[in-house]
Order: sequence, then C-alpha cells, then structure tokens
Amino acid sequence: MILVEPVDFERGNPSSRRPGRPRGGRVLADRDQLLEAAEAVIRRNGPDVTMEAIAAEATVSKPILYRNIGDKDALVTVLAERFVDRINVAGSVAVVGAESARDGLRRVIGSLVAVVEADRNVFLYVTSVGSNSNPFGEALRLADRSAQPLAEQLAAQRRADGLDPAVALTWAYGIVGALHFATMWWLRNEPFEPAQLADHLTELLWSGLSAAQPRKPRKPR
Amino acid sequence: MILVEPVDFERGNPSSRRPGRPRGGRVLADRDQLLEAAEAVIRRNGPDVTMEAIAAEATVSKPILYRNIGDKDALVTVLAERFVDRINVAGSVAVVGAESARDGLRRVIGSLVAVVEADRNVFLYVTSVGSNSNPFGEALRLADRSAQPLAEQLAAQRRADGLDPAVALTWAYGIVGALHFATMWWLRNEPFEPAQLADHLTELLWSGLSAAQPRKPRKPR
DNA sequence: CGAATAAATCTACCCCTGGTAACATATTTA
DNA sequence: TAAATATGTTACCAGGGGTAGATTTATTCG
Repeated sequence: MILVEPVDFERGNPSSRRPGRPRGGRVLADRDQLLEAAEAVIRRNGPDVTMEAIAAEATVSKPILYRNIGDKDALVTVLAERFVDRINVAGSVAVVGAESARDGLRRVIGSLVAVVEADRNVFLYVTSVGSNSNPFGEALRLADRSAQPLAEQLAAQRRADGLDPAVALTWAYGIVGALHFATMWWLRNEPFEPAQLADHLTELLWSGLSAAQPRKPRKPR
Repeated sequence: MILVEPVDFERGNPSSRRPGRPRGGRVLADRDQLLEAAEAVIRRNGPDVTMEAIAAEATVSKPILYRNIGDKDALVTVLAERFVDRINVAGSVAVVGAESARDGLRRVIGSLVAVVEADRNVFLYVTSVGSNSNPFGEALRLADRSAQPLAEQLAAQRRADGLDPAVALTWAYGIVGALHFATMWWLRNEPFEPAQLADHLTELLWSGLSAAQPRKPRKPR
C-alpha cells in the first residue's frame, strides 16, 4: 500500500526538484524553450520581469537560464532580434500589391504599428529595459537591426535616381527613430485609432514639413 | 602648544565629518549645488554614475541627496528639464536671422547637435539611464518636454495654412524621435562632421522621401 | 563490471545600487 | 533651560543580476 504519493521530481517548480542531472538523458529546457518562457511571462506580467521570474516560468533555476542564454544583455538582444524579424516579415507581407511607393510606405508603417500593438509588452521589454554596460540604451541597438538594411535600400534607391547616397544612414536612423518615438507615445496614450497614426507618419516621412510653405518653424527640441 | 591640528570638519568628504547639524546655521549643499555636482560627476565619469557617487561629489551623504532631490527618477527628470531648456535657448538663438523656413530648421537642428555633442554624457544620462517604475523609458519623457511645445507650433502653423492640425502631435513625436535616434547613432560612431548630420536631417524632415519619385521602397523596420 | 569523468542541475551565496531608519548634533523657540 | 526643529551621518535593508560549489545522474574507459 502506498502511503506517500511519489512526487514527480524533474517537473514542476525547481525547488521541488532535487539537484543533479535529470533522469533519462533529457534536458529540462533548451534555449528555445527558455526564450518562449521569457516572452510568455513578459506578455503576462509586463516588461519589468526579473531574470528569476523568467527562470521560474520555465520551471528552471537561474544558472540554467544564464548558461543557455548568457546575461541579461544577451537575452534582450536575442528577443529584440526576434521582434525585429517579426516586424520585417509583417512588412514584407503587407507591401505586396501596393499601388504606389507612398502606398507601400503606408502599408509597412501600418503593419509595424499592428505588430507592436499586438505585443506591446515584449516591445517595451526589448526597448526600454535598463541594461548596464551599454550607455546608448537598448532602443538604439534595436534600431541598428532595422536601420542597417533600410539604409542599404535607401542608398541603392538614391544611386539609381542619380542622387547622393551619403544621406542613407542618417535617414535610416531618422526614420526608425520617428517611427519608434511616435509609436511609443501612441502606445502610452492611445489617443486615436492605429490607422490614423500610420497615416500621419506616412505623410510626415513621405512629404516632410515643406508641404505648405510655413513661414518660420521655430523648433525647440 | 597645539599637538593635533584641529581638523576642519564641516568640509571635505562626509566620512571625515561628524554627524549632526553643521555649525553656523549654514547648509552643506542646497538643491542647486547638488544638481551641479550631479552634472559635474556625470560629465567627468560618464553616464553610469551612482547616487552615491553624486552625493560624494557634493561631499555629502546619500540621505541629503534624497531629501533635497527625491529619488533617482526625480533627479533624471530635473536634469532632463535643464537639458531641454538649454537646447531650447540654443535653438532660439540660432534661429534669428534665418533666411527661410528651411534655413531656420537647419539652424535649429545644427544647434541641437552642437549642444548634445558638447555635453554628451549628461545627454546620455538623461536619456538612457534605466529608471524603474517607468516602462516607457526616460527618452520618451525627455521627448515629452520637447514634443509638446513643438506640437502646438505645428498645429498653429497648420491651422494658419488651412490644413488639418490633427497631425501635430504625431509629427512632433516623430520629429523628436528622428532627431534623437539619428543624433544618438551619430554620437556613438561620429562617422562624419556634425554639419553633415544636420544637413541630412534637415533634408529628410523638410522634404521627406518623395523628393525623387522612388519606385517601391520596401521598408523593413 | 566498476571507477573515473562528464553533464546537468539546484542551493546558497556575493555584490552592487537604490532607498531608508535610527541616531547625533546644532539652532531656534517657548 | 527644556522642548521642538533643522540638518547630518552611519549603518542597515531589499531586490536583482550573476556565480561558486555541491549534488545527482549519465557516459566512457580500463
């Protein structure tokens, strides 16, 4: 007769599991599972989750997380890469069938806003989590992964049009920054529909401020 | 005969000073001196300076700092306000005598870049210091103080031109974001002269991407 | 097969930083 | 003079990132 139910070690929270290599030659959580757990708990609990919480979500202890992923910086970096990838594929899908260059831009921006809105907590995590050892902030590192390919396209286009391609990098970071800040602000307040945000941004980036010759835009920053 | 030189308490690092209210009814460091000390040590030691280091720079202990300034969030906020103010007056000065609206924009951007470059560490501190309890990051809060007045000017201008002023807020954050990211990237790499950065940004913000009818700018973000 | 080695894991700790409680000294006021 | 108030410092706490070392199981080698 069984008096004490045999507890299932190896599963459940790690404090109920004895230390040591798990039975059966299997591993408790590989790199991918850890990343999934990180995103899951960030989605559920907001962007200020601790490393410990992420490990707990994967029912694993901290050293496992650190061994498989690296430090917090590395985690943020890889999550940012994943996020940028998602934005990129969404943009590629959205742009098919565009009726004009301006329409293409509008569609890409719209899809960007949609992705960010749908997964705002992960977005906030990869952009605004404080990372030491990087005085330029996570947002800029996220921007790198978007701005570089964009700059190449811009440069190629300018060359094809017989224009100076030197502006490409500056423009790329400027465009990414405009999208980033405006989306960030919009996320915080949600003052109107996402379509409107995309419309406004498209107009700004496509036509600039010169549209209706203003007199003297004193522009305090 | 004096055998032991009477040490000057009340001055020097706080560990050589006895606790208690100082003699003579004077105060060791008022709010302004603390802010000056903060900026000084940030300039000297870079943006990742601790509260303790700031207090030490003012030859004062931590609770004094906290009593006079508030928590770290408050410190970042007030330093950001000061910085934005400096940018604004620099812009106001730079814009006088502009030959056109575009030239005015160019001058304002140039002065912004100059101020940031001249005090980069303080800029990095107020923009990228990790602040808990604010999932949207310091940069956005810095942006608020710039974008709001800019939005009002944009809206007024648009109204005067008979255009829809609804774009104003989005544009304001977009412009600030473009300047912010591009400047940040430029600061990190310094790939060319600051004048060139200002030129490129002016061209982007003034004329947009439509200048030379590109075909189809697929734009992954 | 048995022993040594490798692999995988957890517990318990360290360190650093933001923040505060308790206490000490001087000035002002009743 | 005694109480209240203003101004300081020391010593500590809490939380989070990161790691050393012990512990258990698997694998390999003589």
